[in-house]
Amino acid sequence: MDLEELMRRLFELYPEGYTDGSRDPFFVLISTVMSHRTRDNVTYPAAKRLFERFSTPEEMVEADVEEIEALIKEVGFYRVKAGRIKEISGILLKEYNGRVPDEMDTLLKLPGVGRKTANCVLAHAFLKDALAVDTHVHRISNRLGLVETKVPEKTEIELKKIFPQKYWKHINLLLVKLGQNICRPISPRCEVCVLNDMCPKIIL
DNA sequence: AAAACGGGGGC
DNA sequence: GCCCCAGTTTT
Repeated sequence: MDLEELMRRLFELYPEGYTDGSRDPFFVLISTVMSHRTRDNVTYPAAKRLFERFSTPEEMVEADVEEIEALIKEVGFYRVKAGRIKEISGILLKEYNGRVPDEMDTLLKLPGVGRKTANCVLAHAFLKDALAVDTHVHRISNRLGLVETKVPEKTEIELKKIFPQKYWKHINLLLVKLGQNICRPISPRCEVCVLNDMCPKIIL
């Protein structure tokens, strides 16, 4: 598999690069937590609406949790997430001087932040060489025959072995976009996929 | 390893 | 109406 060619085609397809929105670490963190098990076209408008009203940990801890719930009501698990947003904001203020940590081990201590979310923050907010594996990255990597495991953390390790490090931070968003539009979980649109000639699972 | 959390969008 | 979704936490 020519991974340089694979990345070249994805960058050509999605030239805006690795992030659509703000690189403010707090926005990246909160919007990523909001995105859990929720489609991007639902999550993103809700995150923008939330941040028009409250945009800092200080404002978030002062906010009425019911108002946060109302602002993000379309996303799944909105009650749990609203609580976590307040909880995370409080911890950031109390433990980290109001800043979002830029280390994996520290990010993982925040409630609702697992390896995927932490990697997204590291890659998209701090431009570090992190590789976030979500269901899209996992599914597409398997279809392309790049990995075989069903364990996301192993997928992360295997992808880091085969992709040049300079690409790691871009892989998540590029494959998420491909996964939403083309390489969908069900009925993938292989006939319009720029990778179809290098994919063992092509369906025409 | 598997279940629970959950409202909204696509079909 | 039914099925699935940018995961994480708990059992």
